[in-house]
Amino acid sequence: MPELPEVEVICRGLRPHVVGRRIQEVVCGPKELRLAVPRNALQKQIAGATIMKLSRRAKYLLFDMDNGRRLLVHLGMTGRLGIFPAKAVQALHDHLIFRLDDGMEMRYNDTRRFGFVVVQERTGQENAPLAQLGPEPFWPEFSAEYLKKKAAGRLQPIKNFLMDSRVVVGIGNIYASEILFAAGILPTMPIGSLILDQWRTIITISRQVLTRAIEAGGTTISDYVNASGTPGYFQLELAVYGRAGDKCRKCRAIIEKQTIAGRASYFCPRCQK
DNA sequence: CTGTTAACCTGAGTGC
DNA sequence: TGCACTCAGGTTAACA
Repeated sequence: MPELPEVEVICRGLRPHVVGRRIQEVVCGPKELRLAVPRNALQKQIAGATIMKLSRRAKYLLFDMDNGRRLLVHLGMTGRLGIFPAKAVQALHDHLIFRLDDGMEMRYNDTRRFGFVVVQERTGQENAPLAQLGPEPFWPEFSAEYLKKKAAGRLQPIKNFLMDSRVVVGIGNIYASEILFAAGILPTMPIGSLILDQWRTIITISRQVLTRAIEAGGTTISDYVNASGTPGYFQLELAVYGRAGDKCRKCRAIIEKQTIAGRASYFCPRCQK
């Protein structure tokens, strides 16, 4: 489901509801997520602790507790986190319930169960799975020189490269297509052949597209909603994703769809070279 | 090392 | 209605 903009919107939406709240109890459903649910740690280390800070790194939500622990939540494809009154009827695929000390509950719902949660010690050093992540798109480390060096001599399509979290985090299948359209570069372009100026364009455009998507509340294709259950509206601004056969909004050529590394990719054959 | 495929899982949509 | 099939916002082990 969510890429960087959607996770960021959820993070901002949740923050006022959870920061300063004590988690009184964690209720785990019977099913496992992509990684086994750490029931023991949730009961012993998260229940009873107070959420001091909520932040985002890549597509992870980070709940920093007052007891030195950190709860890490990844939403996978269909994961949702929302705030509900304790008496609200539970939904199908609610897998985790965090009972807060103000009568509200934060519920983790995930139809396909590709998401997962991790409880870890909050140390100065990042532990797995955060340790291997590349820079955020908005960090200065995400530079043209960095990308050029990483890409040197390689034939990988630029779209896969942008979606590789070791290179840069947060860009998934929708925004990879959108960024490359806005940058005027074909998704199949081999990364080794890009020049510094093109990397500069990709960086600038990435930041623009992601920022605009956050402002629009994220992209809702089928079931993404923010923490309050409100959909995003960036899908109205999508230039190519899901628009195969439709006319390019810039040049009226027909948008094409091509599978690259097993993922649907969309582009305008006239605007992108 | 490089790059692609398949797998994890459920539900929605399509065509017959 | 029912059935078979395809596809979906992520990640990663296994493979060539």
